[in-house]
Amino acid sequence: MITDQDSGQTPSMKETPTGLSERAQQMLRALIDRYVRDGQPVGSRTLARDAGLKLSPATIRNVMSDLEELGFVASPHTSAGRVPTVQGYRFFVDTLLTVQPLDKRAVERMRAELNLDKTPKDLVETASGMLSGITHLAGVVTLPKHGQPLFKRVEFMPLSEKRVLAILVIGKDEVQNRVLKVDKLYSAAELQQASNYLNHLFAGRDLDEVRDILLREMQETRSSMNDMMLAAMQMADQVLEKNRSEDFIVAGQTNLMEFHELCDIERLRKLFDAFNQKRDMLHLLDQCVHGAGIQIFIGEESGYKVLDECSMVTAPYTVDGKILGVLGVIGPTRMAYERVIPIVDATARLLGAALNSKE
Amino acid sequence: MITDQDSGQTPSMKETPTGLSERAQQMLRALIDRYVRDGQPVGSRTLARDAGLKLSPATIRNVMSDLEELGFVASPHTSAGRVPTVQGYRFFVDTLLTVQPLDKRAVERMRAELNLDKTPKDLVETASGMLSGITHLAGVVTLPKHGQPLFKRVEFMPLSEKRVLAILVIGKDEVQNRVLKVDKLYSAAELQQASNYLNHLFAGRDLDEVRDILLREMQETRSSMNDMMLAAMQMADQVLEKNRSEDFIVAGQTNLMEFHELCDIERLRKLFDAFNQKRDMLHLLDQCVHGAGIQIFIGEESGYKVLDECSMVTAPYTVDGKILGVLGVIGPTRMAYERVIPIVDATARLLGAALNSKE
DNA sequence: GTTTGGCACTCTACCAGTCGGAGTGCTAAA
DNA sequence: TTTAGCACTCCGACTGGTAGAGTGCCAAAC
Repeated sequence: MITDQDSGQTPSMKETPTGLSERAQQMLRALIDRYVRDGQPVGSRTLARDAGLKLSPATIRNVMSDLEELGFVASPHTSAGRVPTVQGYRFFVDTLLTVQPLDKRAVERMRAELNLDKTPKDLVETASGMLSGITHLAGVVTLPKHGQPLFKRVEFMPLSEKRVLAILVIGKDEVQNRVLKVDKLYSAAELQQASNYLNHLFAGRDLDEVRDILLREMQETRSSMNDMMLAAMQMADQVLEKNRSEDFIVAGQTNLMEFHELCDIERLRKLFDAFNQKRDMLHLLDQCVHGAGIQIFIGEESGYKVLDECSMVTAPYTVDGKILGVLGVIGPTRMAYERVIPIVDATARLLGAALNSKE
Repeated sequence: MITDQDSGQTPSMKETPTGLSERAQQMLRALIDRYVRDGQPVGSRTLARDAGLKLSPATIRNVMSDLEELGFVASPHTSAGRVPTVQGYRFFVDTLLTVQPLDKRAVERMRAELNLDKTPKDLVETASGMLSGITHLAGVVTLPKHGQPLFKRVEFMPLSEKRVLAILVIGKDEVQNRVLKVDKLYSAAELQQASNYLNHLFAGRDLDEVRDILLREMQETRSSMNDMMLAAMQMADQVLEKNRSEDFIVAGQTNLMEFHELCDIERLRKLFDAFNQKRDMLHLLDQCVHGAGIQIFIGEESGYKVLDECSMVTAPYTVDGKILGVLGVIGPTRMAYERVIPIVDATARLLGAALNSKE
């Protein structure tokens, strides 16, 4: 994809399939590079120095004019340099980008950190922290979502006089427990009987189903097992609830305060509030699950005003080929995409692997 | 404590025990009132209108000069009005303040919200949200701290081929569980035997002790129960860890962005980072536990530079007379103390009550 | 036909100067 | 003891001027 020095041929106007001369492309690339580095509009003189090609500022100006015509760059005012537009970034990301491979040792360090013995939630938090730490942007990771949960078994364990511990095992290895206060004193045998009954009835069934059956049963018969059944149902409810309302973890929000383009307090507050309320964010992250592979929203593309000056780079993470969640970073549109993308990609892979080894 | 209109007596220089004439006190109160409302330095003319007493601006100026001498107010520059100093607020809070009783219905609404069926963690989050919502400041609530945890019992439950669910019950009703992958296939009887052994050995002991014994035992004997014992120990570790590293919940951080005295991005970032790192904050909150009752740190009093322009109002919350944690709000020094204090107080009481009913 | 140097133009950021408003401190009179 | 008056100070807003950066266009050069 890199075109170097047009070795000898007539240089210009060599239209590529994209309808943009290679030279123009290289300039756009150089401009974005530069702008990402220091956030100032880039002038023709600077670009003449920066871009590999040996051209005078005047020539650069002509090309820039074309790029502006096409909507890839814009100037904030008459005598400022040019700044990439959303379309400019988009074109850059889609066709100009050459992602930098990650440093092997860095990847190893990440893997190591994720391989310490941790619960899924800890893993997600670590991943989020890593993303924000490495990119100096905000990292987000959704909690892993399980498929339709299956009832596996339930056990009741006497604790003290009128307290019973209920344990509900769902799917492969998710466990819920809760302490019940009961009115009468149950013997171990009674409790055993209760759990046997429920296990027999429900083993392997879908949790939704279990819930419905329990509900019906309880209304019809007023068996002495009501306490237990009620507890089982409440726990099922809780699991379902937890499974439905996914959640995500943010890290490094404050990194975003470093970027002067976001430094307006108003905007910043709205952004932070969006992180806290989670609803819109979740919706957005949800979209990223479906569009398999790395997804990039630039500026207004996300459709949420709070993210107007922001971009988001995400990748789904998987275990056994099943997508369990999404992770990514959020930062100003002016971010080093070619650096961020491989990081997000790698983190997704590593998180998937780490979760897998825990299964 | 309110002194009104000096009914007829010679008005001035009536020294109160505090060494400040009542008139001066009233002025300080009026000044703080006003300054809290709109954040601008208060001039003599404004104060003449505001404070109940019928005095000309010139007189006010004289008194203000005294107050400045005493260090209760200061002027940012020659021709600005006066602003309360930390000492000014301190005096105000300690001796001038008349807290406003809370609206009964509001309290009822709060109680209702806390009385929905919730886990302790949910309660803490709700409380934090309520604090920030009502005061428009940041709310903080530490998670309830339990005493030294006692081993109660452990059970192992076969899940599938080489997976065992370990359940550890601590204290009255805290439960930890974890899925172990084991190398060999254990029969239900074997598992039973293992748990019997551990229960027999440890029931009622202090978790620290349990941990130590297990560690020693495992090094000496290489029994076939190693898997189980290892798991038990890890779980004990986890509980201890969780108990040690207390935690707190923040809500409404973004409220702080509204105050222009904090609007400097640098300062704000440091503040938010402090919330996220938690360490310093926890330390500070810890101090508040000991000083029973409502605690107020104004400005630099906290000893942490990040909180220089901030005040913190806290109250411990208790169940059965035992202090389980602290809650409070953090805001600019310029906050409506007389409004905030009763809110913090009430919330602490309500949270304690709510937690109690869950026991 | 492309590239380049030159030139006029425009916009910003920065500086200095000015002016009105707000508030103070002091003094002398009530 | 309180008050009115006055001189003084400081800030913030506005103004005009200037230097720097960058553009667009045109005509000459390659």
